[in-house]
Amino acid sequence: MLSTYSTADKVLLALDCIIFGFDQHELKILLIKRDFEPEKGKWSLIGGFLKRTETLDEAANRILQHLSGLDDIYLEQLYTFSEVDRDPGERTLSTAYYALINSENHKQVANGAYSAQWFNIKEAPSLIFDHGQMVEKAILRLRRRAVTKPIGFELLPEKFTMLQLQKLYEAILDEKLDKRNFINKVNALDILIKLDEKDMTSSRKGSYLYQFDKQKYDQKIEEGFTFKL
Amino acid sequence: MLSTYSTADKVLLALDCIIFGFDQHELKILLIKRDFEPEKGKWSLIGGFLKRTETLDEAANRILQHLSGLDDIYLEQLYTFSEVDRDPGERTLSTAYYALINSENHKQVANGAYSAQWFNIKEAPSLIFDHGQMVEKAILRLRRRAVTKPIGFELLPEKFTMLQLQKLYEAILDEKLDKRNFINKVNALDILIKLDEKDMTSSRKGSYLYQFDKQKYDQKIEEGFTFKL
DNA sequence: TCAAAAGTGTTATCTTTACACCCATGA
DNA sequence: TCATGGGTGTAAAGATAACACTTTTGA
Repeated sequence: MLSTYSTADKVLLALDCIIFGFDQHELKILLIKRDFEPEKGKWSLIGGFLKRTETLDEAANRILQHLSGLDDIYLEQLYTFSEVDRDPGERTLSTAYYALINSENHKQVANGAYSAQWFNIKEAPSLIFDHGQMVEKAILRLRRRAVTKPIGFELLPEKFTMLQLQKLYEAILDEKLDKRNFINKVNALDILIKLDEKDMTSSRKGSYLYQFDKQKYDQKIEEGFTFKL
Repeated sequence: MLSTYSTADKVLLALDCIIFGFDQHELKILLIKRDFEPEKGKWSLIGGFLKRTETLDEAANRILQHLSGLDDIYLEQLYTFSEVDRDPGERTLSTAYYALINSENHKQVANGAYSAQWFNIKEAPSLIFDHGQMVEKAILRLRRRAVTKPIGFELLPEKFTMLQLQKLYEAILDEKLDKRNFINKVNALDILIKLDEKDMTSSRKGSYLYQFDKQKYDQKIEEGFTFKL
């Protein structure tokens, strides 16, 4: 029998976080200048190593918090990358996690103590190792999630206009959507509260503000409703 | 900076394979009696440990081959499980892989040198550690894949009847399908060759045999066709 | 001649897409 | 009064779902 604990190899297990951000206009990605060899000074995902005493989910959050200050972000596991020579430094596997956050609410990551920086997803520099591959896979997953879970709604300002919501989806899906069809679809979901308030900054007429109705959404989910945008 | 190779913990990384089988009637799962402590003698997924010199994909195939004799099976990575106490023996993470194969063509796994055994998916014994969770997740993934990729077609006999194909999908999706709608849908995909030959074993009238047209399928994929059953 | 499974189409409903004009307002 | 973005509905096309009778043939 080949499987016994004592004879098995132990390996380094890294984590890399693909953090997507949205700021009312475009999809961004959070990158960091790697500060150790090899590839020191090159752009990379936010990453670190798993500790023996934590789960991957915990490690992903710890690393993200440590390198960007971002706290309490919902990270989802993407895939574990394992090419033998993916990291020329040492034999390392890496489990990738991703999240989508409001990059306007988290500008500080790019200033403070952290050397993390937001890049437009289309203008991001090339990345070390297999990080480019990770990002590609994460984008595909993000798109699937976006139409399947209301991940979008939660990262707009608390009150938002339909156009803002649409722009968000357009940025994630990287395609233009039809205004009327989009609104009809969203309204059919019946999980938004239309406020009396208007946002007057964008036009003379002003546009109504909406709020995500989490209660209603959760209840619908309980009842077997499936979000499909 | 927290991330340097030398100070990072190394961990044991296991692999567990969820092997689904189909035998013209029902969906099965391949399990094995664990032959080392802890939980020796209990039913478990086919598993082993990653070696430093191989990728996860390679390890999954090696382990599967070694414990079941199954060779050249397409395994897809599912998820990496990392609860700290998931394996009471030692701190171990496990990356789960899954595959769907024709269990009739692979009866030997249950006989030969291997103690692997096929169980009806609904009658499988409870499993060690978090293997039950792995199986659940794999079933969900398998269902998504089945309607998105023609995974089914490839594991029927080379020539098969529509009813066989339908039974396969019914077993995977665990729901009854409408005969006419199913046939119409499959025919609309236009990736089967209808043979002149009939299968006379199932009825007086006999039913036409079909073949999966891989050439045609591959070409359609190139042209941007998306399989959707 | 009949039992058993195979084969076959149509209709109703729902979903998706395409598309264009009026509205309200502040400057 | 006009320029700007906001708001609104419908019709056509396509996809999905429901549904039942006739055919073949070996026993």
